[in-house]
Amino acid sequence: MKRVILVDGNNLMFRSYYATAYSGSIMRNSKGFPTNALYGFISMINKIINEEKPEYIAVAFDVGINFRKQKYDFYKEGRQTTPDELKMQMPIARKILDAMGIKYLELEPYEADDIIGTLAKMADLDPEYDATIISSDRDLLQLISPVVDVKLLKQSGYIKYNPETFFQDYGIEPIKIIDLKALAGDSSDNIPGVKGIGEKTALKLLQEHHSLEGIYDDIESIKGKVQEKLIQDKENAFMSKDIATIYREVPLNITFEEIKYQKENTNALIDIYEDLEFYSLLKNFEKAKAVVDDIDYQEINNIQDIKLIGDEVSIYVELDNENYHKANVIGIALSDKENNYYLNKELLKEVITLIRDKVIYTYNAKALDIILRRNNIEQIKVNYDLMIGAYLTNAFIKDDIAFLLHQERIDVEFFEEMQKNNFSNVAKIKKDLVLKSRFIYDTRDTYINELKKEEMYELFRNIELPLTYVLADMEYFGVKIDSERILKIQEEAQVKLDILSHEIYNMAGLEFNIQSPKQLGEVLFNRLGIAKGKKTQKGYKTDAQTLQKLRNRHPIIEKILDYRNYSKILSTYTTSLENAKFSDGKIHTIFKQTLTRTGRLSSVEPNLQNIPIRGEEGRKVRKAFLPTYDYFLSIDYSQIELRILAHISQSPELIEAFRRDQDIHTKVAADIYGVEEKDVTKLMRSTAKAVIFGIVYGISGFGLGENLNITPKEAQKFIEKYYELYPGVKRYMDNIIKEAYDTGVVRTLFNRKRTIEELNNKNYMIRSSGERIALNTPIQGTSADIIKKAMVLVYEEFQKQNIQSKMVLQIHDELVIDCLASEVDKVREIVKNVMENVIKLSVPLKAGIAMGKDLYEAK
DNA sequence: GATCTCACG
DNA sequence: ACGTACGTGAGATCG
Repeated sequence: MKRVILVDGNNLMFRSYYATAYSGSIMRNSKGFPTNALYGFISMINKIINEEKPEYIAVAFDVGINFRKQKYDFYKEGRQTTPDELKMQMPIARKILDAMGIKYLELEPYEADDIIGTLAKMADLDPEYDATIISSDRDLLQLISPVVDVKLLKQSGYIKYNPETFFQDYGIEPIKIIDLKALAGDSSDNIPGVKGIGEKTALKLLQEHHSLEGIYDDIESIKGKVQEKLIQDKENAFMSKDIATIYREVPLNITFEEIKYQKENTNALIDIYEDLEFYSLLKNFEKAKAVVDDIDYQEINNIQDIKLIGDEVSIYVELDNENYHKANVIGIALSDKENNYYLNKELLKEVITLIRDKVIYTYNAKALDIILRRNNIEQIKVNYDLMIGAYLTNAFIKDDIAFLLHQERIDVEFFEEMQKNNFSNVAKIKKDLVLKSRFIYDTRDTYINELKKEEMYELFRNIELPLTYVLADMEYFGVKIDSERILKIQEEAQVKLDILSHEIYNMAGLEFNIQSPKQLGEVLFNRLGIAKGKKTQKGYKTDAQTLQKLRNRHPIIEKILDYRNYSKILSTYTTSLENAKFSDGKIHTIFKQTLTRTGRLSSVEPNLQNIPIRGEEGRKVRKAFLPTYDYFLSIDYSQIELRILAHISQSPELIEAFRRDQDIHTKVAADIYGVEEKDVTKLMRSTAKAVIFGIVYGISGFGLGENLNITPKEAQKFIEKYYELYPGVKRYMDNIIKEAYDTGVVRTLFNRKRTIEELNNKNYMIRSSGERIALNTPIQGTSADIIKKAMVLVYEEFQKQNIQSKMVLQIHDELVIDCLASEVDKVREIVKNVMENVIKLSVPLKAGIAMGKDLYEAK
């Protein structure tokens, strides 16, 4: 005897959903997708599999409009419409069943009940099969037969009904459930039945008269009120019977063989569970985890042995250091449509020659470009960089392609591990490299399609990919460092520090480590009894902002601030810079193109985007940065973020101010304080500036107050005044936040996308932070897009006009050019022109130029 | 390795 | 009542 399990999928999903939804907040994954029904659903299915060990199993779902509804408008009327949060989970349930190897069935215009009824009937007719139905819906009890039983789910556990147990409980035959409904109705399905007759009366009537027809045939024998009610609602009764009858002839055209329980697709299931973040369920898979850790490839010693198929080829070059300016090649992997090759590092030049005219895919084209330059190999242009594609689509990467492969359960070593093992696991490394080049090749279309779907293909193709080569050129050219100057600054700082530390020790009455916030806090606030400020996790806050406020409490504060200033210069901007110098006397930073969440670049080893400028002492460090040619030209955007805010908010007041080329801070100050622009004081202007900055960041009254050293209340007034004066800005803020909540993402003008998970967080703080991110990212990100595009255009224009001067630095809204004296005029014109005309906004873009013999002067 | 501090836009 | 401005990198301390 073969047994078939028939599951009411809809019923299971609804039950699971409402089991937890009543509590108000339902379970979601970090993307905010509701998961509560699915969790319960999966648990139930797993339980069924464990208990029933089915050979045949099918799960039935409702789909579309059902015929009962078509026939009887009132059917299931008044029932709460299915919540969106449950609807969203329905398709996933089907995917899960697919992955589990369980057949699901659905067919419009039938309901899950009808499908189950049809299959149960097949079991009734086929002597080889028995069936068990699983649901909490009592309607299905009508399907009970000698070979069909029902597991009726209860709040906990279930009751198993076969013809005998059913009769014991109800005193009628299972099929009479229909007649029962015809009489008693069913409020949940809005089946009317006979008004005034409940289940008790109905059962009694059926026990005597066997069926609805029997009752009406014998209506005369029924007494009193009941008879009256029956006669009154006769039509409803028969109609109800019709509705309650499960249709058992659904044209499924299916055999039991087709619902045979299959082997689960563990990887697919793991993917789904990971997406849903069902970590407890994932635990069960740890051992079963099927991983890809093998691949066919050919190890090449002679380049002639490579026969490439087709025009496309992917190349992956492994380096022994993340800093490709000093790294050595470990090995090379190559894949085409069909074949994979591993080549040792000696073959780099030959393989590049071999693929030069192909359509080349890689991961981290910038690193490859630098490696080729360093090895005197003619450069190539890649057509596709997975690193950039993954970054734009918000994939989790850390420069290490291994993160992407692991997501697809391909077991390669992370770079960190490889490095820790000193790249000694040669066999594994070779195979991993090949897996990586294969991966680059195989996922290319997926990423390209995703970029197109998200309307980021232009951004990818026309900005980010060409920018990679611009950045490579900047990095490779580098910035010259004047070591003598560095040494001088270092010595001066050291002298100051020696004096300051002695003064501080004297005032404190003991020697201590001034650089230790813990010890410093102890000295200042306990030993010297200076008014205590805010606490950090471990002690008192001793940062500059806090100390600034205590300046007049004790002369030691001034000394500490001085000490900090010089100590920062010494540790970060002298010794470290000198250490970062290469043998060519230059610094070669790495501009990280795939790191920030807004689209900005970042600069590391060393960071050349935070060289001091605000403080005079620190600023002197800039004297140590020299042009390789003759001058540094610095061209920076004026107020680019505010101009972008004016453009995207379409605030008429802001647009007007920029079109008139007004000093925006002075204008806002005049507006806020209600004075003439000529009467705006320095303090008024700087206050306005702080307010404007705050607005772009989504500030609170408290934050602004803290910043301006005024009360939160006063600060709040400034903010409100600002909103009043610039209602367009306020409107933008409200709209973008709403949009972010609705869609979960924000975009820049160039369509760069950022998903904001924070908006789904239960924690108010984190959610608020998400709102500020939503507010700021389109502004900061658009600014990043604009300067990136300008960089690409400047680079192209330099090439076109055969200009030797080099872009060397980008500091978010500023480009620094290392300029030949003979090219100064041309370069000024090109860069300014490109920067100001790179995109047409509602307000003009404005770029300012400075020039000097070193970075100190060029400002 | 987390924390604090500070450099930049 | 909560805790308080966006985006970065890096050095020093301390457990």
